[in-house]
Amino acid sequence: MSKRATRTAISPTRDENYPEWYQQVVRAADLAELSPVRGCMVIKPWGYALWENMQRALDGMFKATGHSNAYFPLFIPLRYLEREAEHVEGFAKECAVVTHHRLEPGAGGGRGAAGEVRGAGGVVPAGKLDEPYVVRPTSETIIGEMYSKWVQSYRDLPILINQWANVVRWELRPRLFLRTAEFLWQEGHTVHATAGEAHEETLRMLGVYADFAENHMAMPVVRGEKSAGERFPGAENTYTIEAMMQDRKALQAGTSHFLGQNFARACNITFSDRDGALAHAWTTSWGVSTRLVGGLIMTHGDDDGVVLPPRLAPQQAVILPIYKDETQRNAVLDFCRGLERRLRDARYADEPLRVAIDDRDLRGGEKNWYHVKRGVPLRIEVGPRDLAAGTVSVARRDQPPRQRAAVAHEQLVADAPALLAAMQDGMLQRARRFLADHSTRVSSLAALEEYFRDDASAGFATAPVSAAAEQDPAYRELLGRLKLSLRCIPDAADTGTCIFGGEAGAPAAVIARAY
RNA sequence: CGGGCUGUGGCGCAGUGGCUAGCGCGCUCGGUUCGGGACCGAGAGGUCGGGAGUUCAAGUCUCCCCAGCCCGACCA
Repeated sequence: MSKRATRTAISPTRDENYPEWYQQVVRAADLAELSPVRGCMVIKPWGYALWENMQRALDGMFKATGHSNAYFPLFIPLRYLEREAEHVEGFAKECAVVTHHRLEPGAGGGRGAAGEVRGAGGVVPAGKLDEPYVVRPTSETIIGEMYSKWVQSYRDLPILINQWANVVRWELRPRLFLRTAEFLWQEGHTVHATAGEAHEETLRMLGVYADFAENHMAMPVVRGEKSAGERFPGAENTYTIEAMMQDRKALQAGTSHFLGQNFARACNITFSDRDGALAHAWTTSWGVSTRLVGGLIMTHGDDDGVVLPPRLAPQQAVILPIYKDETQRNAVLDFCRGLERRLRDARYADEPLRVAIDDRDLRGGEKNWYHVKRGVPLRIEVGPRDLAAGTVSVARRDQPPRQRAAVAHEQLVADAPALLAAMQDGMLQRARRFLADHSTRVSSLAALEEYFRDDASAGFATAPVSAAAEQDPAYRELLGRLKLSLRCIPDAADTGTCIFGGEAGAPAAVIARAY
């Protein structure tokens, strides 16, 4: 394209066109692509490996907090969903519904009405179901149904179960990882004997999410409670972690819900307490999804592609052999294999280093950029000169792509874990600074409007907003016009005068544009 | 579900009704290069979204259909 010195691997750059940059990064890093099925994506090996690393870490944290995995059906009888009024209303507009269970030869004999070729035999749905099934948009009702059978005594409680699954929410505005009709997630569903215990669980899992986001993804988050208008359909309280992307928009990265007794009533989850009295149980649910992959990209990615935090990178280091002829190749590769072994014996974050040699028959430069775009933390070049000098040439993904340092190879092996740790920490610090630099407090409507007037600087604004404001037409008009939403209330005790209605004691809410 | 736009090799595009439909990237092969997103040469790959029509002649004009994209309401 243009001059070498200014050329970036991703075009356009973040500044030029952020949404397009995002799409190009996902493509360049080979994370995922859209499928022939509208609204659904194919997660490719590199993207899926990232998700697997997230899963592994989260799964360990769930187990460590006493949860077990189980699996519930993909199909939910329609009448289950109807049991909780707010719940069904909340999801009604985005449900895939299964109405038939068989295919039969169609009347057109292989051609549709418009003459289009149909599937192999020209088949049509048949065997209409008496009651349709909904493809789960979430599993509260089907899991609740089972819990109602499992729970009889206070001695059966708590139940602490998590499920790794796919869910479908019929979205027709796909954005890879951020919003697709089908996505992968985990959903925790717990049952407790008391409100206090359930509430404690809700906040505990919010804490797990925040911990994961910050310490594994290096993605700082704002924790808080959702306002009534943003609550999960059927929940008493919804808590969220909100992250700031590099376009300063908020991404809801995880939610944890205190469901009160709403679903226990809807699903008839009752138990005899210590006094022999029959009571409805208290439930929670909490989830994070493959959306986190999108959050990771938009938190750390740069104009050369993805930048992966070492703890989640499918490969933490890649060794790139450099040679001209067969003699050199043998010597260099031999050395690389030894280096690979020694690096794998090193440990970072309680795991062996994930190292690979890339010996594909590609041009060196092309190969190097391939790994830059995919975000591999360390690129280690090994050529004949290195062999002679006892060094390797090390490039860090958190530094400019052409910058590299000659390091004695024994020193690299010794320092690699610390190097990865420093990168992980540096990424978190940088992201924290970004969040802090683009957050502000405002105490008037005028100040709020002023803050969001310049799209290039606005981020998170915190302002007192009363519960009543969400019903206020002026509130709706302003937030609608500025495309803002209430992200969360970080601390209910932090209050002031509502910038909309002027009520005293209104909790401070984070207001931002959001994904 | 309302408004606007677009369908031409894998991707991105060009193509005043007229000869064998081109270009860039990518791909394959050969060579020259080699601490680097190389260069030269040769090659593979398209029933121009589908159907009907107008015409001596349609990628190009008309009609219908289909698909996708963008903008509005919802969303992990």
